[in-house]
Amino acid sequence: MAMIPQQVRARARQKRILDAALRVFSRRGYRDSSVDEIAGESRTSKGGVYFHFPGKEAIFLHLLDRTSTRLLAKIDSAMATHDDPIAKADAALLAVLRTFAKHRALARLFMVEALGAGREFHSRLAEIHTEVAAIIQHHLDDAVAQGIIEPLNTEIAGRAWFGALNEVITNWVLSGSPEPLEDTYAALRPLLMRSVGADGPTTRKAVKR
Amino acid sequence: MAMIPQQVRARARQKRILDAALRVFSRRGYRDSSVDEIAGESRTSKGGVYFHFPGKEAIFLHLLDRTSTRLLAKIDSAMATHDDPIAKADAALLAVLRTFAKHRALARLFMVEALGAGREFHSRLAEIHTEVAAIIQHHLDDAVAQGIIEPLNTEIAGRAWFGALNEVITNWVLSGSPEPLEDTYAALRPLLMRSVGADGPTTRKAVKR
DNA sequence: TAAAACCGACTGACGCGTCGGTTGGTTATT
DNA sequence: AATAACCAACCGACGCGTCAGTCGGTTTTA
Repeated sequence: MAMIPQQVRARARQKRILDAALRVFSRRGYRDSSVDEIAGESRTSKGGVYFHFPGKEAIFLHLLDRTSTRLLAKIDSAMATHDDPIAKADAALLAVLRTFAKHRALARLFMVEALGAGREFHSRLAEIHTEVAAIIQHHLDDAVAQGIIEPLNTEIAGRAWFGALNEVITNWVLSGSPEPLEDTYAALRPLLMRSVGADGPTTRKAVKR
Repeated sequence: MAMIPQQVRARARQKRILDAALRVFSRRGYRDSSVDEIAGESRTSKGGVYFHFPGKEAIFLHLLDRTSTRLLAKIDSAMATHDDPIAKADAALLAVLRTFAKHRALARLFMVEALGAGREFHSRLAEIHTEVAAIIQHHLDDAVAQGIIEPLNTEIAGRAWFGALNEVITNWVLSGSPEPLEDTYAALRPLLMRSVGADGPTTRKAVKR
């Protein structure tokens, strides 16, 4: 079923608004962003924005979901190219670092602004954190099942991995170091691997850029 | 030199305001807290609050510093009772978990609201994060120097440790699980230890090599 | 020409910080 | 000792800027 042109146009306008909102949110923070500014930045009007979205909050939530969906997809596809659980973890780690390194505004939205947007978003954010941690946990469980690593509390391990990554990225968002973000990979990888008792070789194969 | 009664009273009032502010901030979030509500909660008036503090922002910053100072002191004293770096780390980890477990409002302020309060606080918060991470790093460096663990990138390791802890605590703040928070200790300890190559037994006994 | 898309002036609520005024204890004066 | 002068501490009404959201009207598209 083909989309009628109107819808195409409307969809494009929606995207313009979302993209503009991302820029505004990530430079002003959620609370200090005004709908007027988003309207201006997307070369529309306040009324136009309110035609497409019920309000500021919905725009932010939409953006948050779009971002997390895309990130999860990217992680998925990065892992799909490997079989070995360790290689999968490796690929996912690198994919996350690279994605955020390339989209700092996204990183800021995801790691910083989402917390600052207010109580209403905390549960959604907690869900997302849990979701990502659960993915890690799931793969750790696989690795345990395959006998690659010893049994351990994979729930906490998943959370801890996520937290470690989160902190490194957040610090980069706030302070800009290290630049590039990917430089943390070399230190992070052995740390994470060892933490679950997977003593892979310290030097994995060369990282391509 | 004795303080004159008025000053004693004033000091007490200041503390009342700070304590009230902590409660209000931690249940409403920084942005949604009004100075009026803080005044009400501290059984003073808006004018009274503004007599003691230049503004809402200053109150929050004051609270943040008070909290971080106290936490660092607690960590310090917990570590001071041990010599062995591993035991020190152990004590510090437990001290942090216990402190936050006992003061959820404080944890919320520190981990959630501070990030969410706005751009103005990010640099201060980044400083605090870096400070804590640096302490961990410092002790890891010691452990390396003493030959207890192999050399590694201790800066990233410190950050990662902090991040792991941060995530687990933040999740507890937002979702309330696990209850009690200290339950994470058993899983977190071996994870962190292994991550830096300290092959501590799950149940502690002195291991020198 | 009907409906969808879009516009921007307007409104109402909200909250920070201000400011004129009050109070109760302390110090100076007689 | 009485009283006047003083002042830190405290109070709360209000001014004023700021926005999220609304609404009546206009343009574009089918």
